[in-house]
Amino acid sequence: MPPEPYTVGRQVSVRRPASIKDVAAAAGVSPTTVSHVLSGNRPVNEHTAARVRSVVNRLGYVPASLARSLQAGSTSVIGLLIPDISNTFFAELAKGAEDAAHDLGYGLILCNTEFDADREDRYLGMIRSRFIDGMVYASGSPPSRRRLEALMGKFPIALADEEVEGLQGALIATADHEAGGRLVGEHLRALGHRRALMLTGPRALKSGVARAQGFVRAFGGEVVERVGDFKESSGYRLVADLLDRGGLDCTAVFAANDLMAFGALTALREAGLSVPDDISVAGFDDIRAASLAHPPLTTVHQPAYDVGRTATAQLLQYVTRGEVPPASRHTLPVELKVRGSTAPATALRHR
Amino acid sequence: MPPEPYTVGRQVSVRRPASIKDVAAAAGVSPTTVSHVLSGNRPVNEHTAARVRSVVNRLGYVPASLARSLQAGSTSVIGLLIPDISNTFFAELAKGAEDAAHDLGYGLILCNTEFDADREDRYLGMIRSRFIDGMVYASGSPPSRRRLEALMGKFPIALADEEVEGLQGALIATADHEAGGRLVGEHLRALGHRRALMLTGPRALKSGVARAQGFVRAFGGEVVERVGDFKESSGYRLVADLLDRGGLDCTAVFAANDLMAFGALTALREAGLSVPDDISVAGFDDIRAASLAHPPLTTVHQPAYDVGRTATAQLLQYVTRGEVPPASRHTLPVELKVRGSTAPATALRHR
DNA sequence: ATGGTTGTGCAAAACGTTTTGGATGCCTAG
DNA sequence: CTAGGCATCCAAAACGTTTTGCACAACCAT
Repeated sequence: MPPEPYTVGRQVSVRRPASIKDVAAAAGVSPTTVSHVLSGNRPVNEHTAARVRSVVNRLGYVPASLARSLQAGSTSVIGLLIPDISNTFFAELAKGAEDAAHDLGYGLILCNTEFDADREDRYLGMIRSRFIDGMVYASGSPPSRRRLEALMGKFPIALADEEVEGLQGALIATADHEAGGRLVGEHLRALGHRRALMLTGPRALKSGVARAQGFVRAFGGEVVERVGDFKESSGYRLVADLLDRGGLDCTAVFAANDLMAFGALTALREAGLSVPDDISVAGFDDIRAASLAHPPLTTVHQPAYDVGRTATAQLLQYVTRGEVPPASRHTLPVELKVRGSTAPATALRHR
Repeated sequence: MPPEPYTVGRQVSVRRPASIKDVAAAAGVSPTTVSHVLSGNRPVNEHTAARVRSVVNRLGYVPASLARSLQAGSTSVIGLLIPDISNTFFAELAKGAEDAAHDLGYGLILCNTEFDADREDRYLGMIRSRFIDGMVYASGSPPSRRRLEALMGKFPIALADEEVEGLQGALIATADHEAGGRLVGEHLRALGHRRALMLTGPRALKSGVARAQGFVRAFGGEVVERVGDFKESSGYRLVADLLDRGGLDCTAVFAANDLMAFGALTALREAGLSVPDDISVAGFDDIRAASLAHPPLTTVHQPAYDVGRTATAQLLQYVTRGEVPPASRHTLPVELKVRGSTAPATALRHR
């Protein structure tokens, strides 16, 4: 078994990495013994073991994890599927997921989908081909729901942050979106607001729906709803459109996430309105920029890190035992952060 | 070969996934033929092929990527090692890396280290055990430099954003830190500033050093340097300490990254100083919060996405050919974003 | 008839581990 | 002397693919 030359840049230099057979041959033992020495799975004569270890060091032998995984039937890697890692909410969630995975010696494959269904499908394929032992699924694109459905129950999947509508029997970790909406509703109501504009996310995403429901119920007053897509641009567009058409007859805006709230802020500022003097604005998520914005944004703090960590830890609890997790729900508490963007309602000006 | 029962939650239900042998047996052909049908690697009689494909569908057969990788000698997965995914700079970088990897059909393992050397070592182990085909290394902890050194040249590694000091022969993609520092220096000088405080990062990180060098050279005036650690808290502490001791006799502060600039802003505000009226502040990175802060932060925009994307694309160019990349450097342009936190120098007040 | 080509499919090796059922020799208790 | 126990180690199977050399038949041109 002559070592094969590898190529570096253009020139040949590195050799085939040592295998367990090479170690066995050099130490004058069988591969079995080498394996036992390294794993401690069975006792080996200390003198022999020392010899093996010395050869291992000399050859720089590192077991090929691929072969190990093949034999073991699992890879100790899971996937994290999210729409956009540059969104700080998902970045925090990813951090929690990574921490939980690391704690149990698992690797985490980042599946950033940009809401692209094809991309999502390709990543879901990793679980079918058993390259990953499980998947933490954080609100992917609505169209690929059916694919997901086919997988759940057959493969270890946990839903984080977002419970996909119509999907049951799943392990779910999510923030208490409904309570968050309620907190904002109560807050604005207490400030004397009676007419509000609600910027929601896509109908298919239940988290946004829950936020809206909680808000409407607690607010009590009149609420105009406009459907956005959770992006800053849509918050801007929706508010700007209403302003153009003179249809913004309210004293408060509640955006279903901070990004849209920022868009709304920009549109309002451009229209010469002052926040919070003329109109109050509240968001949801408490991303880092929220407290640094001008004015600082009143928003609902979501435990993004905990959501990611909980979903992952729960999932792994079953994955490590080779089981598919049963249905269960973990609702994490949220917190209202009152900042400068909300104030008592002023007289309503028709415009 | 009786299918083994798997466990779901507590109850038994899912069966062992179909293998290529199962398909072969059910279709009355050899595994070889099934492989050829699926890969198109060799021609197969269309009638036979159709039969095989039908069995594949009926059994829901999906090739085990582990076995495939073992045979192929590569996994089509690379690692991305960064200190903190919740830092928007690295999140953007990660997005670029993920995009580049996805384009070539590669998966990306997120290695979030929190600057923890042990954690970093564990992740570097993935490359030794050949579970990943390469690694994009974005400024890990200085202490593990030596480990890295041992790996470079033997394994495909690309340095992103940060060129680790003393490490050569590497593939490097980085923003033009020196030029960024220069831009800030010129800007502040043009505004009439002559005495500045420079908040640097750890000495071991060359990017920070380059920023400082560029700044000092272009600024020309008197510069006091204080060493921080790129965290918001250190920016706060360094400035607060100077204020306490009455030693902040300058009209401008240049922080080597935005986070420290924010810390500085907070300290200055708490001391009753107005930015930019009393003192100007500039940062580096242009993270999202920079433009939303109050006042909006003058800073150097770093092409984080491009850095991640370039490093990854370059690395993969060699990885796909089974080669270790040669030394090369890709310097990406930066841009000065002048915002509200810098203004013409006012008379220096000793305090 | 002969030799060559083409089409089709299979057997076996290889990738690098871990696991399991012995085999071997030695010691000790009966 | 023998049966059992213990300490060591190994051979072989298994994990699930892809690759390669070959066999076999049918066809064509000479």
